[in-house]
Amino acid sequence: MGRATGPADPLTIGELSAATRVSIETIRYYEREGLLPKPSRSVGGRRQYGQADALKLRFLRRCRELGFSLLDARMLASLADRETVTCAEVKAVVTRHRLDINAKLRDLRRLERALASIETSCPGSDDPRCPILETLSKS
Amino acid sequence: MGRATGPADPLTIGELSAATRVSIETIRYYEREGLLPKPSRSVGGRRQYGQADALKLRFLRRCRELGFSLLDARMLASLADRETVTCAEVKAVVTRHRLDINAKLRDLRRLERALASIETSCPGSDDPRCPILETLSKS
DNA sequence: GTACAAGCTGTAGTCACTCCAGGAGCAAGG
DNA sequence: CCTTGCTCCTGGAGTGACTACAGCTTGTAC
Repeated sequence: MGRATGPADPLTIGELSAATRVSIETIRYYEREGLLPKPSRSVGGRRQYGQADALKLRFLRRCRELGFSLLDARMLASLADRETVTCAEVKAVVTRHRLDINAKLRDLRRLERALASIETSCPGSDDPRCPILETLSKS
Repeated sequence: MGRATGPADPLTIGELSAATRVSIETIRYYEREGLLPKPSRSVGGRRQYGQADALKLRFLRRCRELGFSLLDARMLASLADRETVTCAEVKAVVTRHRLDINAKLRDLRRLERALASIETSCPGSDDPRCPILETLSKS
């Protein structure tokens, strides 16, 4: 028997924040956005969290650390919650994200080369005629 | 003697947009933000631009293409306008930006490796037990 | 005269938070 | 009981660099 789902030792939002390394503001933001379920409240109106919330929040944090958008994180979380998920669905999200990252990497590498090039063209002296500005003004 | 500064054949905002490949909305946005000077207006209230505006706008576009923030672009543009600019000032902006890009590159490469790793851990089959989700849920 | 294109202003939306202001609750010490 | 100081609450505004839209006016070609 015992209680149905209620957590034995509820966490305050500050404790949850410390336990998951997600800021209090972000936790409330995720709640507003529906990524975290609305927790129960204490008599004084404070949020009370359980271990399931901590797990889900850590899941979300890891998704964000891997650069997934909140939309993707939401999708991955809902896949993780479902019974009927398949590897293929999950992998598709990851693959698309990795391809996006690769595209960004290509762009940044191109940028870095261009910046290094104009940088070496400039002596960095007291001269008021700067080849960098001339490049940017050109055409 | 001739006119002082007025352009002989003013450009409409649409023509300026076509000539610089900067969208009309962005041109008006730059004006609001003070990156472009407020242009004179026709009798009917439409913006009238000259060649100097086109040059400045192209300058801004090139800065953006190189990934500079609008704040940096503003600084570079004001340096380009000044008489007393030195190469060293300009180069400092570029160097800092390139270092930022390098930091982002490192982060993205780390991300890419992590994503590739969890991706290969997943067979992408019909199996509902997905190693990717298990990684994301772990501790 | 009548379409239709182009331009105008002002506002809201994007993403994922972050940072207030202004108040209320809560625990410990005196 | 009272104060001090911490934590928490809500609601709203700000970030960067646009982009999109509504509702209107102006200009132009036929």
